[in-house]
Amino acid sequence: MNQKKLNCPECLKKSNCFSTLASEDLEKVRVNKLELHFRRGETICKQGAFASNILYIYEGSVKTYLETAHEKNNIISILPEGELIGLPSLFSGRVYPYSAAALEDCLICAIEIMFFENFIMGNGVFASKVIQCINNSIIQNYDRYIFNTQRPLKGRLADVLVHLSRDIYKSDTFRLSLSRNDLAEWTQMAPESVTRIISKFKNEGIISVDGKKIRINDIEKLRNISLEG
Amino acid sequence: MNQKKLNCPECLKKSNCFSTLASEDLEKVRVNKLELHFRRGETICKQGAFASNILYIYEGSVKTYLETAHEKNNIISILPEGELIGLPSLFSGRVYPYSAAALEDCLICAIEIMFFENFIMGNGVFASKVIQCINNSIIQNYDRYIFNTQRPLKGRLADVLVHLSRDIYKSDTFRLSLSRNDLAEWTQMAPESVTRIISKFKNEGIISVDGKKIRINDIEKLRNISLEG
DNA sequence: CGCGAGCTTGACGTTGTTCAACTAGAGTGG
DNA sequence: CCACTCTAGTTGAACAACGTCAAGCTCGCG
Repeated sequence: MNQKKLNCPECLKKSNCFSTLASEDLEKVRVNKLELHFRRGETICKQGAFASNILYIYEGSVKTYLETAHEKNNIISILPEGELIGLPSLFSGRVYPYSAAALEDCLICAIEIMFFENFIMGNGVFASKVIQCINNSIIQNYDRYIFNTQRPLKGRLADVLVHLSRDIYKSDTFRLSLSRNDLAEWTQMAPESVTRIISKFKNEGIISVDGKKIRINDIEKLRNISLEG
Repeated sequence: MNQKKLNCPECLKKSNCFSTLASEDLEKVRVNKLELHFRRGETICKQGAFASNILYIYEGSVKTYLETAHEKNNIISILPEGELIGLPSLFSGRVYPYSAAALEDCLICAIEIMFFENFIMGNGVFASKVIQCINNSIIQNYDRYIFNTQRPLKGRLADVLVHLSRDIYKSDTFRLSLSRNDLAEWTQMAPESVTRIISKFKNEGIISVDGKKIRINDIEKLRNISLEG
């Protein structure tokens, strides 16, 4: 498991946090990390389990989600490579507040949370970067919250498609690794509604769908739908 | 304005963050803070404005809310005294991501954000406490998010009443400083729905209402409603 | 005493969920 | 190579929850 093939000081995929660390600090990360492979669909961390690690997405993309008592999950965010999982567990509850699962085969670096915390306390610049990461995610959460409580269904889905294209897959054509049900749990609607709205977008020529492949034809129209309703 | 009547080292209302600071550190806070009075309804900080201060609620309670393009606000949280406003602006966007307004007359200590940030970078334990504060609020946001997207209206309102009684007013009888509209913006429903559900609770004897005074008669029943539906 | 904001109540319309039937495609074993 | 099954996705119809609109009410305040 602990293969240490990845070399942190030379890692080009550094997250916001790590990008400001000096090489000798990154060397400390290197020897203190584990490299883990997850297959598509596998659980990376489990809500309620002891939060023993901060997890860095080296390769692949991940969904984080809340599990509710009512067997209906609630996707918080889709994270691309370079992002960290588990920051909300720092210095607080000893458990993960959400679960995370691999959307594709993933390569994850696991860093012991105690090590991470000591690093924060001993390195003010690093602390500031961690806080910056956390705060960025808070603001994204606010946005999602407003969308999923105040906008009609097609607006939510339009927004999610724009977000996937722009921030996650970084292309107007992509292989969607989320199921209809995932999209429903992300946008807080019934899976049937996802299907209906996607069909509608397709019929109107705004997107093209071929199996799992999606192509955004008219991103401006999608943006308008997400804002106007 | 800058009266410095309040003496930080002896302040008994210390928030989680400040409670672990040594007296000499708190003395630094004392000389670097402003004391501000706000009347009920006044805006304490404005979404989108330069985030020049972290605001500490010495007295009174506050609502923080998101302003959307659709003239319908969105209350994120109700904060009692001892809480901090503006933490999500640390080290990130230079603007406040939300607005805050006084629910009652308030006494607020304003601490320059640069000063606060320097303090974090130079004091690891303080940094850890700030992260703890931020993370606690994230987890509360998750809870509210689930309630306001997955639970039926009466469940949301029941939850909010329990929360007010237990965490904010700390009594089963309290003078509600939130309007029907505030409650609606907090629980993501129409103000008319708030009225209807409160009437229902009143008729069923779960709560008593006398003008602005509310008395929770059966908190267990409220808890059940918030969980079961 | 009269005004106005906030609150209440009822009737109605819409949005979105639920339920059920059906289809397509992927994996399995003979 | 072909049934066989299982899951994910699609589609339609019925229904419920909730928002909207409009009218009337209450109470604090000038």
